[in-house]
Amino acid sequence: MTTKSANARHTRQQLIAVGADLLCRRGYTGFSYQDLAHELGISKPSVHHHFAQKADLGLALCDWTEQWLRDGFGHFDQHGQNAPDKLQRYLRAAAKHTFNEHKQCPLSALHSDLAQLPDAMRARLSDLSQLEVNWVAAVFRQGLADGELQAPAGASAQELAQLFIFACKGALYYARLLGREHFEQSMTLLLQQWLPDAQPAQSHTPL
Amino acid sequence: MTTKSANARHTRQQLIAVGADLLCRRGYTGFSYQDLAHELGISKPSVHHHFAQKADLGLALCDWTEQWLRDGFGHFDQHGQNAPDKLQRYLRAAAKHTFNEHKQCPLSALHSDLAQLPDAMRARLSDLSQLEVNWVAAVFRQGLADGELQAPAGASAQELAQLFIFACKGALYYARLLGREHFEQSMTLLLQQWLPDAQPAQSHTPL
DNA sequence: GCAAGCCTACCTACCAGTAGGTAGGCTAAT
DNA sequence: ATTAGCCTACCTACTGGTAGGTAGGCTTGC
Repeated sequence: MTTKSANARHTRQQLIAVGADLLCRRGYTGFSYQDLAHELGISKPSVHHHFAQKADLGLALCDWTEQWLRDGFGHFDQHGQNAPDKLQRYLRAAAKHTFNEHKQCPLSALHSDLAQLPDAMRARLSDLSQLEVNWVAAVFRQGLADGELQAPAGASAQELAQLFIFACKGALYYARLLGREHFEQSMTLLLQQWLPDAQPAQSHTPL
Repeated sequence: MTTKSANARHTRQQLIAVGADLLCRRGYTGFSYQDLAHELGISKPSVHHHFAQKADLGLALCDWTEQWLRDGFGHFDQHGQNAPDKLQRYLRAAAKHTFNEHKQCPLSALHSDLAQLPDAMRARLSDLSQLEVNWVAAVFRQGLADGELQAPAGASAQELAQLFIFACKGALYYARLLGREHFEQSMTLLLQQWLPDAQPAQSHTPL
């Protein structure tokens, strides 16, 4: 029943799954082939059999991350009622990942280890970051078109998206130490300014 | 002239200086006693003579970071004309550090390696993060009092400061790969909303 | 039907290099 | 004489990676 090749596919997938988990918990340089081997109950050279070099596994983890992103975005697109709701779902997922599961998102984990990443992975990470920006930008574009979101004069959906993501990732970094409420406070404040019923500045009326 | 103890103080200071540089370039786990020894032209055990364990050096680097922060803040306080100018100087310094010198700020570097940090360093990093938040919060408090900055209704200086810092740090992470302009765009957009002459939302008049 | 040959997945044993860290000795300033 | 600062030599544990071999399934030719 369990043929050798089926087992192999299984092992390879398990390596990616465990690798992704370790990546999110300890970063790219924070886990070793030893760790993977131990986790799967196989030998270190057997890990090399599936991924000759760690960079090969790293690239596979980038592929995994791309799928992880696409799945997440698909889910938010499908269940989110409107743009603000999609962003809220994105933030809730990020918070759950960070504070309940005590993991970083794979993108942040890779950004953390940027200096030790092989060139191929850096290029891939750049693309993945852009992929994330693009999805958030599309949500903002939709929100602006629907009137569910409101931009400061002259700000593009792309710019809003980047600020949103950067603030989110930075807040997650710091909130791991400072506490979850710091993340929630900051992101609420940021989004609040872009909601139509927001009061953008106290006792100030624009021209 | 160069007495042994003077030389020693010098070596210790050099270790901290080089350690701080390596910390900002490669992170806490990204440099070794070997690297420090090589850089100073001494042996690895001699480094241990000054800092018995790496965690001891790590704590010393936290002290160095605190001084680095206080010096920076002092400089911005002294030369900044008003609150927005102080924030701009903070951002310019951060950009220079990241894009010209290709370093992370020591706080971000430590946050990146959070999972591998000894407990004592984590506690220290938490305090340092709070120190930075407090300074930025003070600048916002001043700006709000002077009318140079304008907060969304209900937002405290503390909250604005945290969002400002988190966005800045997150933007720096991403802009290392995506390009400096992404950092500048995002932070300009964020600050612009809090300047008195800002047009907070296109064709929208608050009640 | 069956065996030869190949393939995949795994193994043990090992490599050079590096991590953080230690023991003990020499030298020179106090 | 003591001690601070440095040294050589060494330790254990672990890094990514390799050499060489084995077990067993798959395919092919006879």
